[in-house]
Amino acid sequence: MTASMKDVAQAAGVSLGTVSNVINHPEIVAEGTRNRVRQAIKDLGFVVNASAQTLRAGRTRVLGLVVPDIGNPFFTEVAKGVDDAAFAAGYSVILCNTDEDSAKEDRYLELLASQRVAGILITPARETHAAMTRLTSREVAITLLDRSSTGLDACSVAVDDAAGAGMAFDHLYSLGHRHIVVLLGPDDIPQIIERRRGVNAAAAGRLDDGSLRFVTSPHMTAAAGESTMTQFLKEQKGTFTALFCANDLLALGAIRALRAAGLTVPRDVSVIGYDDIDFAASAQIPLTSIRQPKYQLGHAATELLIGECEDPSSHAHQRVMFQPQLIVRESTKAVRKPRK
Amino acid sequence: MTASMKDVAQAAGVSLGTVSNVINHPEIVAEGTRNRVRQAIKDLGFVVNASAQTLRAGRTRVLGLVVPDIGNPFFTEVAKGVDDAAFAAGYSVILCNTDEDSAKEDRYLELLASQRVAGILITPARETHAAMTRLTSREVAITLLDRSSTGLDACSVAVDDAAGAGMAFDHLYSLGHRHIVVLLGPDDIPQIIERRRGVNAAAAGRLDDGSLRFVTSPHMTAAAGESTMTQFLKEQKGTFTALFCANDLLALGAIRALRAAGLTVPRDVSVIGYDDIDFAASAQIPLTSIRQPKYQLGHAATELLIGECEDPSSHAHQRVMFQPQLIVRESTKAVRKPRK
DNA sequence: GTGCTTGCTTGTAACGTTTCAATTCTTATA
DNA sequence: TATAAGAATTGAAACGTTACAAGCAAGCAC
Repeated sequence: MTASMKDVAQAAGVSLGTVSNVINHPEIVAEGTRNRVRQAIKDLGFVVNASAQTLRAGRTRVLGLVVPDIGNPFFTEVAKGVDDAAFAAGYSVILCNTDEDSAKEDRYLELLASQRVAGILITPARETHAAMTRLTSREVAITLLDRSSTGLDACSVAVDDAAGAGMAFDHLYSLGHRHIVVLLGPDDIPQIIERRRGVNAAAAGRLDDGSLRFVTSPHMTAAAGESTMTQFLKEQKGTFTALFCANDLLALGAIRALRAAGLTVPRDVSVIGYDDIDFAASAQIPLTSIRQPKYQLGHAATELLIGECEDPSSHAHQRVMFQPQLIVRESTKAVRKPRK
Repeated sequence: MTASMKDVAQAAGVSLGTVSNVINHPEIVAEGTRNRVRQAIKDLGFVVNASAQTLRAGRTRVLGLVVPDIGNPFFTEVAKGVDDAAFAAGYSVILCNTDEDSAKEDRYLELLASQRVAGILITPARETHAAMTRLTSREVAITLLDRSSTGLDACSVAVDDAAGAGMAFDHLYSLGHRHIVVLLGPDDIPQIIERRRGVNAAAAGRLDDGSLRFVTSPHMTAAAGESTMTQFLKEQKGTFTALFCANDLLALGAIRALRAAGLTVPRDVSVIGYDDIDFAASAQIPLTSIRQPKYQLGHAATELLIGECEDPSSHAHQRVMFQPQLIVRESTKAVRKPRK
C-alpha cells in the first residue's frame, strides 16, 4: 500500500498535522522539523492522495473535456489548447469522446459529475440536452466549446459559423459558380444549422431555384463524406460546378468520390472545406478552406472556465466569438463556362 | 452543495446504510424501501461522490494515458482504442500530452500518482525513465504502449519497428533504389532507435558506402520534417532517389520541401512514410507507408492493463507484438536509371 | 410459550486529508 | 521572579462512502 501522511508522521516522529503543514504551509514549521519531514516524504515515496484532498476540500482541480470526435484534427487542436491552458493552471483534463452519440455523452456527463470535476468543457453532440441543464443546476461550471450558448446559463467560446459559411459561399460565387452543392452533416448538430443558415443568407436572391442543393452526410468523417458523395453522384440530376463541405474531412472524402467518378478537382468541380485542419494544405489537391482558430478556441475556453471555477461569485458569463478566415488554395478555381 | 447520501437517507426516511445498499446491493432491500430511496435520489439529483468511494475503496476506475503528441493522428487512433476499451469496462481515461518533454512527462506521472489511478498507459518520450521505475515500485499498474518493455517490470504492446523499417527499405531496394536518405526523429526515442536498426539490418552489405544517409529531425511533426528537409537539400552533396521517413507527418512535411526545391515525387524521389495515418491516402501524392494497427494497439493495451488492475495476483506480464504491413501507393516508383 | 430462522434495517468504523482551536515550550519584558 | 507574548506543535473533527456486526420483527416448528 502507498504511504500515507500518518506513515510519514510516524517516520519523522511528528504529528499528522505537522506533515500537512510542511506540505501546505511550510513557512510556519521550524526548519529542522521541516527537513526531517521532507526526508521522510522522500524515503517513503509519499504522494498526497487526491481523493482525500478532494473529499476534504469539496473541490477538485480536474476539468472534463467532452468532444464528439477526437479523430477529427479540429478537435485535436482544440484539445491541445485546452490541455496547455489547464496544465498551466495546475488542472488536469479528463477527455471524453462521445462519437456524436447522445447516450455516450450522457454517461460521460454522469461520470464527470461523480468525479466532482470543477468544470466541464463541452461541444454538445446535439442541441442543448436535458442532461446538461441538469448539470448547470449543480455547482459544476460549464463552458460551451465551438458553440454559442443559447438559453443555457453558461459561458461559450465559438467561431462565427454563419459568417464562415457565408465567406465560403461568397468565394464560390465570386469565382462564377452558380450551381452549388453543399455537403452538410446531421441536421441536429448546432454547427451544421448555423452553416446552413449562413449559406442560405449569403445565397438569398442570387441563385436560380434548384441551383443550390443540400446533401446530408450521416457523420462528419472522411469515410461518410466519400460514401455520401458517391451515392449523390449516382442519383443526381442536373449539374454543379462547386461543392462546399461542412468540414475538411467531408471534403477530403468527397474529393475521393469525385475522382472515382472521373471528375477532376478543381477543373470540373471546385471544392471548399471548413476548419482548415493541418492536412488541408498537404491534401491531394491542396484544399481551400475556412480557417478556425482551433488552438485559441480551446485555450480561451479553458481560461474562461478556470476563471469561473476559481471565483464563481465574481464571475459573469461571457460569450466569446472568434472570426473565421478564408484560406484559398488549389481546390477552387473560376468556373470554366460561367453561366448568367 | 451537491446532495450526499445522508441527504437522500433523510429525505427517504431511512438510514445511511440502506441508501448505500440500494445503490450497491439493491436485491437485499425491500421493494417499498428501494422505491422510496430511488425516488429521493432522483428528486435530489444525487450522484455518488467518486472521491469518497475511492478513498474508502482504496482504488479508482481511472486510467492515465500518456502520449508524446496527441496532434499526431497515430496517437489519436491509439487513444480511440484506449477510450473504447476503457469505457466498455467502466473506466475513464485521463489524457496526458507530454509534447515529447520529459519534464512534462514527470509532472504528469506525479499527477496520476496523486490521483491514485488504477493504471497507466504510456509511450515514454525517452528511454525508460527514473520516474517510471519509481512508479512501478508502487501499486500502480503500467503498460507500455508502442514500446517493448526492456528491463521494466511491466506489460507492453508494440509493433515490430525493426521489421517495419526493414519492409520499407526492402520495398525501396526492390524498386531499384540504391541511394537512399532516411529521415529520422530524435535519437533517444525508442521507436527511432528500432527503426534505424531495422534499416541498417536490411541494408547490410547491399549498398555502397555513403549511399545510405541518415538525417535527424528535432521533432516528429510535419513542420519539423519540412524544415529539416529544406536544410538538408540546401547542404547535401551527392544525390539520392529515395527517402524513408520515420513517420507520415515527417513524410508529408518532407514532400513539401522536395516540391519547393523543384523535385517531383515520385519521379525524382520516391518517398515512403511510416504509420499509415488516414491522411496518407488523401495526401497530395498518396503516400506509400508502413501500416501499424493503431486502434488495436490501444485497445489491446488497455484490456491488458485493466486485466492487471482487476486481478493483480493472477496477472503475468506479457509482451504483445503486432506486425506492421506495407501499403504501396503512388509516392514510390521504380528508380528511373537503375544503378548497379 | 420458547427458540430458530429469515428478511430488512441500522449504527459505526475506517479510508487520508485539512483546518483550527488548544497546548506546550521559548524568550523577552516588567 | 512572574508574566505575557510569540513560535511551534498537536489532537480532533469533518468530508462522503462502504462493509459489517448487530438489532429487530415476523413467521415457523416444536
